[in-house]
Amino acid sequence: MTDATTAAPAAGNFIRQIVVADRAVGKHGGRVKTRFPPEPNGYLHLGHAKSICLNFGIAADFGGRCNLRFDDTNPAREDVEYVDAIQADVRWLGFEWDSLHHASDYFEILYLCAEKLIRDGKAFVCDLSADEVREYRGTLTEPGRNSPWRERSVEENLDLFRRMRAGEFADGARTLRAKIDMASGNINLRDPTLYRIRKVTHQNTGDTWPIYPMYDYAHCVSDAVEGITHSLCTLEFEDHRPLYDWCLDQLDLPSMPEIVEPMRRAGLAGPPSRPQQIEFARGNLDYTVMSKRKLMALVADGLVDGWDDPRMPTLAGLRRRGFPPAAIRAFWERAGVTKQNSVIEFSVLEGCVREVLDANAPRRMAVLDPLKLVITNLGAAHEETIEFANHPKNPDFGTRRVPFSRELWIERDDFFEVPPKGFHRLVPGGEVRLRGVGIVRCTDVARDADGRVTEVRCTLDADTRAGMPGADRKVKGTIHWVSAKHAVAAEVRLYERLFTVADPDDTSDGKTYADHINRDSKRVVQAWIEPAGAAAQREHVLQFERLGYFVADLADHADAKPVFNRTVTLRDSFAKG
RNA sequence: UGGGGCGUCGCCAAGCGGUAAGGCACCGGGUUUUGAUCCCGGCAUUCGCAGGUUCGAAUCCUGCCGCCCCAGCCA
Repeated sequence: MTDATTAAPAAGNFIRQIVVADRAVGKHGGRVKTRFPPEPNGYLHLGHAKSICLNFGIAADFGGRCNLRFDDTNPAREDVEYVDAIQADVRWLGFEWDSLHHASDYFEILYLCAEKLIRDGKAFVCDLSADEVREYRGTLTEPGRNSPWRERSVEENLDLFRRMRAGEFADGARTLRAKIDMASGNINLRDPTLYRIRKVTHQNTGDTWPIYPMYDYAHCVSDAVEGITHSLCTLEFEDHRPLYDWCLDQLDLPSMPEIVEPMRRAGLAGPPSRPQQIEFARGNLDYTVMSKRKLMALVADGLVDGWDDPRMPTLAGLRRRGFPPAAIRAFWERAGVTKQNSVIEFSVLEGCVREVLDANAPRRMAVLDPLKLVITNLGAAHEETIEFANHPKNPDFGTRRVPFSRELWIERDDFFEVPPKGFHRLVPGGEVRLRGVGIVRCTDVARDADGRVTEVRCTLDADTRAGMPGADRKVKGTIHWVSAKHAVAAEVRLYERLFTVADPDDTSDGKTYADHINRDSKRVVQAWIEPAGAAAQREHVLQFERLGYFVADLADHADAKPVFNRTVTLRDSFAKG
């Protein structure tokens, strides 16, 4: 976190205000500890980045620490593939965790805590089937009914729960449930399930456990044993907060000497905390989808080229697209943190990307849609190199020499025989400046059998060359070019938004997100780039002048065969008209 | 019809009883050998609506209206 863009002053969102107030009254001894708790069942996306920036950011702002914790309580859908990818993504975003844990590291502690709840008459083993539990639960407007197994004796509950752990019962045969209130208006309090039987191999604990704790129970205890002070999560867990608090209040971890040793073995040093859950709104972006399910489907259905497809809002995708981590951090800083559901316009993200890239990307020239331009008043063998600044405002970027000769490639749409209104580039008989060279006048064009222009012929005004008295002469336009003889062929992938509508999740018109896929979101062209552009290192972003920012692909780029992905175009106030 | 949240400019978002920050977008103008960058200016007499309290309300009270979440042995 050293980039200037993210050193921005910490805007006071409501969570920071809560932390400030807590510290003011000496809560947690003024200490701040947060955690980022992903479930390892998919790749991280832009939405997760908000949580990462918030959790790591709050900790950093108050001299605290932030842990990375894998919320791996459901082995049926989790995989090590994801735990490795998630760590790489968090680091790429620019954060380093204080310590790394798995909720599964606490299975022993969780088990001991469950026995305590049973001993205290706060939990019972229920023999109802999943369907029966649903029937007993009631509805949103009608209270539920007590399970017929709710009044089992402590001894029987303890015996049954131990046998559940021993693997004596079949999957789904029994559950451990909290004994709270089947008539509560909050459905999460209607005797929620704490443990279920699942004889599934766990990616971290193997076959050690036939029973697995539920999220609500595991999460609050995990927070407490890790010494978390502020447990930040999204809005949909607001209803779960009473259960979060209930568990911790019933357990009273500091009064459980039997968990000290298991905690030590799990690599936990300090005493348990009494964490506070605070909910904030997820961040949504327009023209994309952010749910794991839909992202998964895009990959599975072959609508994109994988999890790291540059069109995906996954961190791996944004990385491959060339979005700098600093831009993503700045984006979430700008978006803010509140409890209001919101959809942020894509232009805000693009603005952040352009801002950091404008300051950090060396300039190069490349032509994506080539049209031959011949300077007829130069000798056929004419060849020279011209010195160019690598950055218009920052001399620290140095200079480079660009080969120049009689035949160049220019952008096809920088020449029009019948120009659109307001056009000020090359037209027959007109003048334009060739970037770094001088002013050229179009004298003639060559055409193919269909009448299509194949070549533009010009004369170069020698008096406008660098160092000459006419070099400052004003012309309406400046265009970029590349020497045809020296240019290097490159593959350039042009990406646009993946969806054609702002809200692909909206199904009110009877269509689904899959119906709104932008079929032209990826275009591959063969381009010509100056030699210094081809020499880029993988993952380095360059600005191809007048076109946009392009990143040397992290997997496919090579000096001999350059491959660039367009990160974002430059703002174009002319194209708007 | 139960419970929990949220409603300030097109999109985000400050504001916490003293008379509407900021960003993005947009519209003008200036600089410019990238129609980029940069710079300057414009952009809510009004805070979902209606009452009330107050010298004074986006901020307090009451009542409406709208939107989001919850009935996994998912997280």
